[in-house]
Amino acid sequence: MLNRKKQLLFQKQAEIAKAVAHPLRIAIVDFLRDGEQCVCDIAEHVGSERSNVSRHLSVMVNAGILDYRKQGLKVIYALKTPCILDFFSCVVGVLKQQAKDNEKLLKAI
Amino acid sequence: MLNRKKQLLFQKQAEIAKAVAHPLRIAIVDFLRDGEQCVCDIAEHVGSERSNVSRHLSVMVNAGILDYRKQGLKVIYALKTPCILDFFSCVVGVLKQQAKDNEKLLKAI
DNA sequence: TTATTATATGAGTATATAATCACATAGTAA
DNA sequence: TTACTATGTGATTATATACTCATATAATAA
Repeated sequence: MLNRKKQLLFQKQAEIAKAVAHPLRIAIVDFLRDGEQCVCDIAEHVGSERSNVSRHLSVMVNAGILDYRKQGLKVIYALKTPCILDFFSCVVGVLKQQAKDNEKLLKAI
Repeated sequence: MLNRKKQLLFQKQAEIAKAVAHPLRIAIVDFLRDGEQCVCDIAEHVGSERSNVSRHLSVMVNAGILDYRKQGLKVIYALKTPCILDFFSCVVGVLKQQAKDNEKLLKAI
């Protein structure tokens, strides 16, 4: 059985994973790859309401993935832990594997 | 604005991220790190009902993270894409960063 | 001061997810 | 055949999440 310490670790890890487990949030992370951006520009880029984007941003800040700074009226968000991007390169690998599997399946029919 | 192709990619990536965004599922992935296991042993290890574990396993199979094979009465599950483990090493990095930040905050008080 | 703009948040609704229990299915053995 | 075991799934309930709209806050400019 799992000990308390491990359970707590898995809990924390799940929180961070959840924080990137949404298409809009992934789009935001992908956009911030090239540098920090304000909420208004992020909202325009991902094509969603600012209030909604604001909420998604705060989810990722709470998870420790993003950082922000205020500049006049604007709030500028940036990637805090770029290794998050490595995760997505793995995910792309999973998708490629799925494509291969589908191909095999089609050939077998 | 995002094009359709990117939107679809982010959608797929989110599905895979969601598939690991749960403490129990992370515990399962961590357990399978050392090799394939049947549902009954996984359930015992993570301390949850077999029916519940069975559902979590099928979530990960559907996402393309796990594979399974039948052996008599048992169904044996295994990691299909070990690079998923890299994600967690990044996540541990995020957690360490958070710990550092908290330390700073405490010192500043 | 008022007006404008960027951002954040409360409330409500809709949807998704997780856990449990009961039951179904399938393989094995007597 | 019946009995037993491992796994999967339908139905239910509880909880969490996402989105929208309206409103609040805060910085700036006139």
